[in-house]
Amino acid sequence: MEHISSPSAESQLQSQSQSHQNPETSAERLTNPPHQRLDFSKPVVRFAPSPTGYLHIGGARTALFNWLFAKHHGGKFLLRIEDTDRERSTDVAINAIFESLQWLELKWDEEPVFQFARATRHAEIAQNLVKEGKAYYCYCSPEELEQMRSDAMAHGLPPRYNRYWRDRDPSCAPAGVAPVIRFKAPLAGKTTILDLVQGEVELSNTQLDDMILLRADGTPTYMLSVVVDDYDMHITHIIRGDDHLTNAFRQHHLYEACGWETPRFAHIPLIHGPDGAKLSKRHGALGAEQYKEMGFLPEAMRNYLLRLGWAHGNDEIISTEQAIEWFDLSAIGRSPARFDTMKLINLNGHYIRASDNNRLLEEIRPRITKTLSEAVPDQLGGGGQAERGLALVLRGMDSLKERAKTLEELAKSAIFYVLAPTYSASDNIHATPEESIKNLDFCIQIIDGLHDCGQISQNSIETAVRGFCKDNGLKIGDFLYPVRVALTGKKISPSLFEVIEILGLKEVVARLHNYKNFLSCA
RNA sequence: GUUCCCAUCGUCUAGCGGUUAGGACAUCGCCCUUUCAAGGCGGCAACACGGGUUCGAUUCCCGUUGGGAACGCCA
Repeated sequence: MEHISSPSAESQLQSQSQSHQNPETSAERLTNPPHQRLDFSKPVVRFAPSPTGYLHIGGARTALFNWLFAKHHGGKFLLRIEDTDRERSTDVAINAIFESLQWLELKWDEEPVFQFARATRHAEIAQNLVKEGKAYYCYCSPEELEQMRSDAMAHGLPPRYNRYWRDRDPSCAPAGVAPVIRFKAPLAGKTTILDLVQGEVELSNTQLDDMILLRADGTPTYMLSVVVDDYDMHITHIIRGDDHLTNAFRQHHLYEACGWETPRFAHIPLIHGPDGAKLSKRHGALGAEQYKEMGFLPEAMRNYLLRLGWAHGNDEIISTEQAIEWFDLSAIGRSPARFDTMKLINLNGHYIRASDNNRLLEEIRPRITKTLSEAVPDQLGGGGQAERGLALVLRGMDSLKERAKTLEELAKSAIFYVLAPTYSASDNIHATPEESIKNLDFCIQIIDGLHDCGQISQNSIETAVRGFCKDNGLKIGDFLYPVRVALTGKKISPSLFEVIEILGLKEVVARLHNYKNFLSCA
């Protein structure tokens, strides 16, 4: 077939690609020499997002799978920014991708490749293909193409270019029209791809059209750029979203036309929203950095994403080390999975509980200092207050982290150690103000008693309170209810005995009085 | 419209011809308990449908239905 190059064409092309590596082209930045054969035992994979928006959850999983695959096999994980769409690519998006990957702790090897910087290299390949008769100039206007597509649809055919210029003499070209370069896709036969996830997938070549390689303005399209870059980067395994499956057939023919070995493909199923439809903003399809903001831990995110479409028996909690050891493409399912926030939250709670207290403190420090500065914006020496409070948070962390599902929750639940609570009338729902005030007075008495004895441990506080309640026939829960609100400003908190010990008797008594005053005025 | 892919509890999944169809999240109940969590115990809950193949199909094949994806001078 015409599109399959002869060995001589192959070596010719490769020597050309070598000779074109002058300092002007970014191909030079890829120091790898042209290669004859791919070494699949030493995988080189890449994550290749287009910087047109944040890194969404599906992209994050693709990156994770690539990373795990590389780590498992001791290969390389490269990053390539596919910024050939100059209209939509932004620096903001590029930074978002970097930051998200860094947050997820998916470190890439080598310098990231920026695809657009390699445009001249891509264009050269397209020109070579024309010279070799494997590609051709097409002068059709967008309007004509649109017409062709609707015509094809009307005849029950796939909407495609009708190859008008494929075998036409270039001398027929209309004047003043800048042509595109189109690839001569095979007209008959079928192509089979052995996908590492999807298995053997067969597609009739009649389904393929003559894709555009080079735009009228001379810039390369995605289809050309990926193939050339993957070749130049020595990519052995292309692990990407299922939506690229049909592209694999097109790209395979391009590889063959160039005389290059086709890498292995692994197309992983897409992630869907809770309703089964494509994940969209409507479902809260957020960027990875937004999950960071909400207070998810990267290891929780990795664990969750890993289990979406991949399983290792009944294992649910899987450390990254374990994931690297176990990960294999063959265990990836072929059906799309729905994104389940509840499971992510549950996993996050697990990883928070398992986290080191000092680490958690650092994670919530910015959230707490922000809240503090908002509450007391012009307070001098606020830094001191923050540090003292943070020290208390650390002491209470064991109990705090047991209750938090996210870092945001953790920070909110810890804030009372740093900042005296403000009260609202709705907090006092279970008792009349009089009853609450009575209890607060009792509590102050108990604390005073403890203070006199110098006994302020959690245990001694508990003993004293329990004794008091027993002697007075009070239910401890009822008794403590207003105390909890007084001390924490919340109806939910860690054990009050612990809170009292950590807060210190002086601060406790002050807060009890504050709340008493508040109730009296109400 | 054409092509490709998919189909086990509500969700993520285990299963790879013979299982009381397992686990996790969610949910419900009980225990623990100063609140809330965490933890423990238990409950509810699935092989989409129809044909084959087979002694035997959740498992293999075909079809139906239902989802999804692709079909750009986007990537």
